[in-house]
Amino acid sequence: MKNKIYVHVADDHKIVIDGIIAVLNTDKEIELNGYSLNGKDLIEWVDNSKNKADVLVLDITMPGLDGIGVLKYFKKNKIQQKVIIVSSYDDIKIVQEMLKLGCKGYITKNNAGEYIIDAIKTVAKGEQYFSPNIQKELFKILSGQSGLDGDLPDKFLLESLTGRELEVLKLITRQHSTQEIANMLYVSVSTIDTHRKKLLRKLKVKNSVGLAMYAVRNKIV
Amino acid sequence: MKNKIYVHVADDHKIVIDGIIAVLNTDKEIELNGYSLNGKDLIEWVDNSKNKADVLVLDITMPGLDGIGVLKYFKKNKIQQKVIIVSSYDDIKIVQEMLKLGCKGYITKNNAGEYIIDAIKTVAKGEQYFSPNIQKELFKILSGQSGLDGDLPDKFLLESLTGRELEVLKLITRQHSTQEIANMLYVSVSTIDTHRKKLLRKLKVKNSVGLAMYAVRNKIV
DNA sequence: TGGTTTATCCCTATTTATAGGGAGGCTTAT
DNA sequence: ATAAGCCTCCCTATAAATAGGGATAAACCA
Repeated sequence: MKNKIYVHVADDHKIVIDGIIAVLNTDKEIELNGYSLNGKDLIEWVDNSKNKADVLVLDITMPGLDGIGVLKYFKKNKIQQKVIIVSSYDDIKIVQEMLKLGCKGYITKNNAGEYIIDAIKTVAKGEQYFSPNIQKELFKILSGQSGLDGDLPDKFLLESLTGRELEVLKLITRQHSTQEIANMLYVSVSTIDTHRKKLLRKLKVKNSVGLAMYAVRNKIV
Repeated sequence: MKNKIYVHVADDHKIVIDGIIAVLNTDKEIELNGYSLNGKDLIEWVDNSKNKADVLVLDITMPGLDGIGVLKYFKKNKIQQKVIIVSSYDDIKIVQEMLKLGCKGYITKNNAGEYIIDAIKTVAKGEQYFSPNIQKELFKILSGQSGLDGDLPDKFLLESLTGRELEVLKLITRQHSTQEIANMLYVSVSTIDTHRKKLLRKLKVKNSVGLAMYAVRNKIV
């Protein structure tokens, strides 16, 4: 008799959790070990030593602390948890970001029901899992390159923005002017102006609207 | 023996539909009569005379034709269908808008599982149904405790944009300057300036970045 | 160690965007 | 017919963004 695989689910919509529970109940090997409705509750649950899950299934978008925040928390506190992201985003760049943050599997919501059991079992064995539509995208990028075990090649990552540039970009998307940003960061207007210029060049966009569009498409905001 | 209540569900996330199905299967009186993944499919299903549902359960946010569009279509074509909205919005003003569009019930996603069966049975009898948290808000209004003075969320501001404004907004998000847009539309810069000013006021944003963010969030682009 | 990146700041200059106002012609609905 | 909404255009101003250039100190990496 195989051991059970204990699973904990986090999503802010109870009905989604209901759906996942319904699917997981069809498999005897998998045992649901509770659920959380937001990232904060999930972390509290994980931090409680008497709770234990082999695999965490979690949504990216949740009020308060979201999936990204949870993964960052795990990374920062060196908590080893196998995490599968279930998200409505099918953007490969987001998958990349999640992988960098240490998630072990990624499936899209539109076909979560079909693949979630496979995903859980695969990840529980220590391997990575991606739903077929995501795999297809990954293979496109990785064509000819090494398998799925390592990190993604640097050349395919977004052109890297410096920490300060990212900070300024975020403030721009929040509709702050250069003057305001300078005040917020306690530097001169010239400095923010320079950051803005470098952002425009690096991201190859025409104006601040282009910066905002880039940020939103790449889920920087 | 009571007659069965036939139900059709529409939501762009299959996992949500799975959840609803799981809940509905626990009741013998209710029979699921198919589901749709978007508004367009739903309308096609409804228009097909051999299909029949007593109650439609649908999400507000769906790609392409959303729940609002479906209700408008029903109203315009004088199609009598009992519709229950399942939404993540718990804003009373949205409920109000949906009621005006002719929906018969409204429940929030976070507790849809608990109340959906009640909702379906109530609506099938020709009555209205609201989940308790919504009822509470409705009561507040009826008793004059809460004004409807706040602002409607983004989605509903959209209704108030004119065709020309929407056109200009799209061009702004494509990083065009006022001068360029004027050339494209064969009008003077002053005109586009006016449109831009009205957009800033109507959407209550600070600058063009705000316009772009609004457009992206509301899937105008 | 030397080379690179990052973050900071300044200069000059032009173009664009924002903010307020008014106003005429046109269609649509009451 | 009157009102309301929409699209168009203009005026005056100021604020902000864009586009070059260069420069320095600190941190980081090989």
